[in-house]
Amino acid sequence: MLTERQLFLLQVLVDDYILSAEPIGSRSISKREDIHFSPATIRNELADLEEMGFLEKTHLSSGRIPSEKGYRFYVDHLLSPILLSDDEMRNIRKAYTERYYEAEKLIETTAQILSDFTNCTAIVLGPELLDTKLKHIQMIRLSENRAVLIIVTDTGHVENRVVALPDEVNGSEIERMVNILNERLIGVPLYQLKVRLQQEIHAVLNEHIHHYERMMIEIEHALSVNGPDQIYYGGKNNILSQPEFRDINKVIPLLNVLEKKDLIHGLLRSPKSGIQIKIGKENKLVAIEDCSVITTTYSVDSEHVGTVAVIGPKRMAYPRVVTLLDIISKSLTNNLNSNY
Amino acid sequence: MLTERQLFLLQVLVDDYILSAEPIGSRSISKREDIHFSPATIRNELADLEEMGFLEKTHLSSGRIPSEKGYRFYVDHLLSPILLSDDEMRNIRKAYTERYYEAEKLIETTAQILSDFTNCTAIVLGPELLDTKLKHIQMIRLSENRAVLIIVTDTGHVENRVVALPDEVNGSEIERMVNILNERLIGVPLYQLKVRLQQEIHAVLNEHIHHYERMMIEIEHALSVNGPDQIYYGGKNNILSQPEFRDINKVIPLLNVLEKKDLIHGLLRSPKSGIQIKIGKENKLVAIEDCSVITTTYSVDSEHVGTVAVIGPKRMAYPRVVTLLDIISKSLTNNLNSNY
DNA sequence: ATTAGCACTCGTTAACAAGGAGTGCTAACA
DNA sequence: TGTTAGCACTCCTTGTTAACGAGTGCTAAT
Repeated sequence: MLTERQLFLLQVLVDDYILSAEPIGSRSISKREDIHFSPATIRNELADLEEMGFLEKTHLSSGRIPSEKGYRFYVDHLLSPILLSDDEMRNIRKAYTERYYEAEKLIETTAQILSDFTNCTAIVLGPELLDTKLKHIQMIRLSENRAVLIIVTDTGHVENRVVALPDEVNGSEIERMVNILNERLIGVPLYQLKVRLQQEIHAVLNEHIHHYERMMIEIEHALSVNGPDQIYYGGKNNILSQPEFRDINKVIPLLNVLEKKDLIHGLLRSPKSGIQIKIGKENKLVAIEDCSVITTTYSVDSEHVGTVAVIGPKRMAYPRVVTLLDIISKSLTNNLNSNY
Repeated sequence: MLTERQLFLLQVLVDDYILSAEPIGSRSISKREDIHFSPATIRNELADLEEMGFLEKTHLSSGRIPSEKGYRFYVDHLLSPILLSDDEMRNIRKAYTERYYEAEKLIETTAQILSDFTNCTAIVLGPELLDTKLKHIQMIRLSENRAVLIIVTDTGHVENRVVALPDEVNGSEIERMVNILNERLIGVPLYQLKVRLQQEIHAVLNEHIHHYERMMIEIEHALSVNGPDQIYYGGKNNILSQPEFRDINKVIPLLNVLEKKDLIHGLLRSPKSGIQIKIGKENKLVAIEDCSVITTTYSVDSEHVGTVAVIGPKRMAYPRVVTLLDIISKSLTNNLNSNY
């Protein structure tokens, strides 16, 4: 449907606009040395592209900017992956050379790198906990009536909660109870814990332990709150230096959304793997309808367990960000799999 | 040095300016019904106050705003604590009624409440870990060459790190080692752990366990990184709606500072207890030289363990914030002591 | 000591003109 | 038929000017 030349012009215009953040006029396009036709011709073409909905004007006699449909087309059909300079590749690798003792640190660093290199906000959703399996349960008494319940998963993740001990329960009973829990629950995926507890364990405990009910309430509570997964940010404020956010009133709702963990989850958590791009209003949230979000997944043991995302203005350096996101999510996957 | 009337006018002016955020002129002051002299008189007094350095003008013929010295005087000598309405007291109590299973949640909530009620940014530094004592060490094997080392403190706080197991070490040796660590280290304050490890434990391990050196490096690393204490934020973006931060270029450095944990620590951690107020440049950081910071401490077992802080514009509702900070830090202390 | 009166300063707002960037359209051109 | 030069037109931006209002400092009268 689009002619070669229209494709070319659309690409040039989007590329230019991404760099300059200003409406692009026919004259400035015509000055490029790879363009061999006049501003007037370009005007005609741009007018057609606008009619088709790929471009917009900010006012009657302004230059053009890409519409959301324009970005979408650009991203779907004109995105030429970019090669990073050797220098940059070295820098990325260097950032990963440190050996990380904890997965958390590694993920934090990943978010940091990604935001630094894209100049956008990077978000990494921590590994989905629910799929991991129980490795060990332990209860350590702190005082007469408090203990900390510790749950270790097979990935080495540790969850803990302080629980109240009812007066009626004595030490040996607690020990027995923990033993029972370990016998029965090791290897069970976390998301099944609560059900299994209710279905099997109650009966068993009933046989062996007196007064276990109040105790169980505490434990159930502790086990069920294996909270929403961790969210790691990098360059939270990078987006503030983009010219489209010079107005503080555009910034406030955006930053507020970033603070709302549930919204971020809803926004980023995706069933599909591979790179996905949402442009402007394609994101369901009003607060980020002027932003684009690019996500991909990373994995441990070839299961997709988490999401890596970049949030920036619609006028985002798509080719560069896509390339970086790809490289960095793969680095993260590699590092996670080789070290943990 | 200051006459009654000058004190009164300074107070009125600061109060008014805190509300309106606009330079205060003699006429608007004279309109108050508790003022029985003319604008001209007020002008004379204000000119004197300005000469003494308590007030400033934004331009030659503008009204006055308080200088930092003016705020300082106001805070030191004119601060009349405010009574909160029954309604507000009820709301604060209500926010605390939920029973929190974890200290973390309680602290998070505290930061939230404080920011909501002050419309500023609230920061709570988590309990100082170093003073707490070791309750239990445990190592749980995850695989052939990885284990998670878990440290429980007497406050119920759990620290954990994944450590690599050298090939030479076998299971029973690890068990023995952990036993030794527990025997020797329980009750030791965390900040002493590393020293004790090096001074006592090395010798003991040397007797009982072969090839313990590489293992120890891992453990030392794990024990020594009882990282900087947690920082909890509430209303991170509240400050953005203040008129003095309409300009995004003032906002960026401020938000960036908020993200830097070490700077925040340096800023807030204070040896003194009780409410402390730092105004503008009294804070050492350039990025917050237009802000005031009010801090106080909270405690567990009558030891001061953490800091509660409010960051807002210099034009902050000092009386209200001071009152709220006092109430809320005490509530936090009470809750922590009764529940944990 | 207080205050009314007045000249003066400075920020804000509106109106207006000039310049520039860009467009759409028309007519000429290859 | 596709391309382009030329031109009128639109709209943003910038600068100028004028008017107004809020506020001050000073002087002189009370």
